[in-house]
Amino acid sequence: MVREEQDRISGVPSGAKLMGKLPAEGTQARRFGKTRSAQSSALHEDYVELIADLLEGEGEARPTDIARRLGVSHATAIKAIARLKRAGLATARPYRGVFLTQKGQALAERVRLRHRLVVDVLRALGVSSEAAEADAEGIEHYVSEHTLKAFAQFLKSRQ
Amino acid sequence: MVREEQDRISGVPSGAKLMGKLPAEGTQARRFGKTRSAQSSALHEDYVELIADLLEGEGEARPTDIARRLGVSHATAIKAIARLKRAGLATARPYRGVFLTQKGQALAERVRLRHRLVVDVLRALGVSSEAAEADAEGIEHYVSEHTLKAFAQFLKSRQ
DNA sequence: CTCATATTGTAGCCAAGACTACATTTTGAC
DNA sequence: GTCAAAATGTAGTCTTGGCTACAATATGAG
Repeated sequence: MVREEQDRISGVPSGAKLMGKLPAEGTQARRFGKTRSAQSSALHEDYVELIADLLEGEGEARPTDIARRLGVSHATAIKAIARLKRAGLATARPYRGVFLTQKGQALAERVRLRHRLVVDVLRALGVSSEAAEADAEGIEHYVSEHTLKAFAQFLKSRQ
Repeated sequence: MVREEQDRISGVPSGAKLMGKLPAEGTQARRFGKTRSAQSSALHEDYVELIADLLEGEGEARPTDIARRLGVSHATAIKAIARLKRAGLATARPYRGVFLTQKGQALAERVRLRHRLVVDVLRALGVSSEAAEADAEGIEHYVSEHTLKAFAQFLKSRQ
């Protein structure tokens, strides 16, 4: 399921390995493939974003808090944190909380920016704050750089 | 992973089973939970949409074509089709192609409408057609009814 | 009609992400 | 300083969604 570590927001083009095997055809397959690969990073992004939030707000990010905030069992959170560590995004020592590596911090920053942008655009389109926040959580992982730029432009254009 | 069959577009409120177990807290957990559950339907939606396309365009939807269009091995496609059948969205007899049930057709219709709406909004925001199509493929699965309405409204408002 | 080829189906493997159940630390009240 | 409770960690299980490899069935060229 994880054939590509990062995508889109992380700046890595990727999408090549998967498509290399199955030439598929034209554009559609490539498009779907990209969509799929984005899903693997989506979880990482959510966790990294939340950890950054917790570190900033509470000063520490504990597995239990992470689990509660994500609506997931603590065991699940801990496993996810292990994956984050494997991906070089976080560090964690037993009973000592989770921290972000530089790479993790950079990702968190990009994710946060993107999240804000998506929410702002949704709101500008007339979506309520609550729905905007909720939907952005899912949408943001699939917004390409190109679209992100268009969003920024759009927001700027309307004062 | 599949605790809820459908969501959002299908009109089923849901989101209750997951959240029932873990009271979690306030809104964020619920939000993330909803995002997660949407992912299970995303694949179903993609397949159903594609099958509808093939049936309409080619008159039949064969597993190999489906696999090629999705950039996936035929075995994977066949397994997915089995899940579709289990979910009551499709029917398929060996060597006889795939068809949609009424439920599947209804889903396909909703998905198609939503897809078009998302693409149109992206384009209206200045995203190129190609990027709009590509990003919509991922985004569309996370757009709530509410946001969908706002999108329609927005498009109508600008003539 | 036969047989090679293409399509379809099956089986078995893997990692991710989720869970429950149980074990181990830490921490805080006393 | 002890010890119960909370937090953490570990183990084992499940489904999804992916793959490869192999088996079975259709199809079409000859």
